[in-house]
Amino acid sequence: MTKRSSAPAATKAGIRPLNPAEEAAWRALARAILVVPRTLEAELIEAHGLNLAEYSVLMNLSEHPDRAMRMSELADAVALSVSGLTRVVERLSRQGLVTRVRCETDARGQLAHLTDAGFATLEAAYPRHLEGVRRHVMDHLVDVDLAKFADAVGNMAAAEPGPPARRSAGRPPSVPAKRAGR
Amino acid sequence: MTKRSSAPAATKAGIRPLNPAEEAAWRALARAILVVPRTLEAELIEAHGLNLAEYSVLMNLSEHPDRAMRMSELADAVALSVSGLTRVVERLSRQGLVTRVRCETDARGQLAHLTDAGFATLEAAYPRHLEGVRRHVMDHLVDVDLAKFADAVGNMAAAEPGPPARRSAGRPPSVPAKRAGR
DNA sequence: GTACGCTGCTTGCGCAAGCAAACATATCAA
DNA sequence: TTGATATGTTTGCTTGCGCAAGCAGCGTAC
Repeated sequence: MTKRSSAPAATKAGIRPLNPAEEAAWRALARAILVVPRTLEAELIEAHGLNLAEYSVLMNLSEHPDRAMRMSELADAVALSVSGLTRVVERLSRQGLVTRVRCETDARGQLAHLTDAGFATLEAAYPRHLEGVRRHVMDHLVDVDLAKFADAVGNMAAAEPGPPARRSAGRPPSVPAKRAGR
Repeated sequence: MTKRSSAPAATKAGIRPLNPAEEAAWRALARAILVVPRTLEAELIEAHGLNLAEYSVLMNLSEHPDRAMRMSELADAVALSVSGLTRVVERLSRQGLVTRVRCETDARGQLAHLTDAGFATLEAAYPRHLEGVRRHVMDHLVDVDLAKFADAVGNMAAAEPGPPARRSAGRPPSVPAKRAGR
């Protein structure tokens, strides 16, 4: 999503246009960025009624001690706005997959806690999702140096604030970043 | 978005879990898929009031003969549902960036046509967007074999139907796939 | 301890986008 | 022709999510 075949010349500001190899890479990535998550999400919804955000929440919770996380921490982990996460957790808790408990050490905070039912749902959804990830993503990376790929792609994601859930790195300088509760 | 650190064992269906390198690659990609488009879109909106879909429409039109495309063709190109595209084009046409003309050879069809104003807007938006693509994406791919990358990532996108704008390849067998227009 | 500001979460609202139904035109069969 | 069916686009409705405002609890200064 970058170039018009007319006007191939360099831009006023002197930013060098993409060369053909770069352009091919970018166009491929741009398309994958649209298609891959939709495909995986469609599979997830069809099989288990979970969208990617919901699956992601369950997965993140399952990986944390006590299967619980603070809302804001979780929002960050799944790259959702805090308000967005509130609603996701609300949906999940209506289905009994997650419960919310007040944080003992900071009554403002909420812990989202994965229930046994939630864990079971995740376990049920996992194989199919894994299969989708393999088929739609990993299987195409056979000729690629995975370490370099992960590094490169990881840096894209890490780079910028990129709304909404602003990176917790790059916080306003000198904020101690304490965290009371677990 | 794939694994729980508990339950590392193979799944019932026998799908092999991701090994650490694969997992790192997938997690990096999963995050980039969320973050990169948001970052680029935020820049685009801030600078020119265009979201990615709108920019994409303008760009695709600019690359086609007569700067015009059929609605459904365009929907496919920008990976939007047909109804979604209708509204994007409607927004753009309210801004005078695009006009709609009935297709001469098939009165059911509509041609979205990029206006001079639309082209000018695209030209204005291009440098900044290009710069964003370089900074957020290409600059991180320096150590990567671009050809392999493009190939791999391109196949991800090409692989599956993946709603909504179902791939025009893989159409129900034996439909002639004729196209009257333009 | 009370007042003030800050933080964490939720709520109200708006927007973008998908699905399905409606609509318009085309095409084909009889 | 006239109907029956297929195709291209739009419209109605719903959903997910972000922003900004609201609210409750915390921390600090006095």
